[in-house]
Amino acid sequence: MDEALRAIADPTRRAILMLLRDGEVAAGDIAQRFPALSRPAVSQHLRVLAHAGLVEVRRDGNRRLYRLRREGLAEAAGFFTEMWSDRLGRLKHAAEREERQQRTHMRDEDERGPA
Amino acid sequence: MDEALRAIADPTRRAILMLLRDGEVAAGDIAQRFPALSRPAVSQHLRVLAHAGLVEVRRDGNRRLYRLRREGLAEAAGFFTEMWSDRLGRLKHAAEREERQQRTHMRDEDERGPA
DNA sequence: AAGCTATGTAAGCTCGTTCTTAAACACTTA
DNA sequence: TAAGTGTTTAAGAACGAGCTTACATAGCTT
Repeated sequence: MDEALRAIADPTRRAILMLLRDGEVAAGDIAQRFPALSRPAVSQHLRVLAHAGLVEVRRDGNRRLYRLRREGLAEAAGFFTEMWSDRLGRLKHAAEREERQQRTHMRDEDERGPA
Repeated sequence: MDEALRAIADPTRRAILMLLRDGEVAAGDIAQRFPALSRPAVSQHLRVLAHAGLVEVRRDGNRRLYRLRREGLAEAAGFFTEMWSDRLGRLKHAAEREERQQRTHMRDEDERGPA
C-alpha cells in the first residue's frame, strides 16, 4: 500500500493509470501519449507501477500489454477508507479522553509518549 | 489534488493525518509521537499538509492546533473515484475504437515522433 | 521587561527520484 | 541466421524531498 501511494503521487504515472482504464495498452502506445518523455522514462514508470501492484503485464509477441490491477488500486484507496472508517467509535473515545483531561487538567510530564 | 496526493505519499504525513482523525492536536503533541524525528521535521510535514489543503491550523494561545480538512481528503480521494467512474461509457468507446482499428489495421509511419 | 514555552523558518547536507542516452534483450520475419 | 521491431536495463546527471542544527517569532507568566 505504501508503494502504491508513492507511485500514485507522480502525475505521469497517474496519467498512465488513466490511460489503462479502458483496457490493455502496449508499452509503446503508452509512450506515444507522452511526447515530452523518452520511451525508457515511460518504461521505468511502468516498472514502478508494476512493482506497486497497480498494473500487470502480459506478453503478446513482441509487445508488452499493460493493464490495470484494480485490486492494487483498491488497496491504495484503503488509506482513505481507513481515514474515514470507525470515526464514530474513535470520536466516542476522544470525547471521554477529553472529558477526563478537562476535569483533571493534568499537564505534568509523566511519560506521555510510549515506546 | 496534485499536492494532496504527493503529501499523502509520505508515511510520516499519513501517520500525522491518522493522528488527527479524532480531533485537534497541538503541533508539539504531534511531534511527541515521532521520537525518531526532530520537531522542525514534523513542523515541515505539517506545512506540506496545510499547503496541500489536508489540514487546517488554529491558534490557541501559545499553541497551534491542527485539525483534519476532510474536503481536502475527499478531493485527493477524487483520483480513485475518477479511476473507477464512468467505466462503462469509456468501455463502449474503447470497443468502438478497437473495432475500427482492427478493420483498417493502419500501421504506417505518419508523423509519430515530433521534435 | 525578562524569561519561559510553543512553534515556525533558514541554511545546508544527504539521499532518492526522474530523466537522458547508450546498450542489451526478446521476439518476428526474411 | 541476420536484420528489424518493441521494449527494458544500465549508468550517470540534475533536481527535489526530507532531515538536522541554529535561529527567529509569538504568546504567556512573573
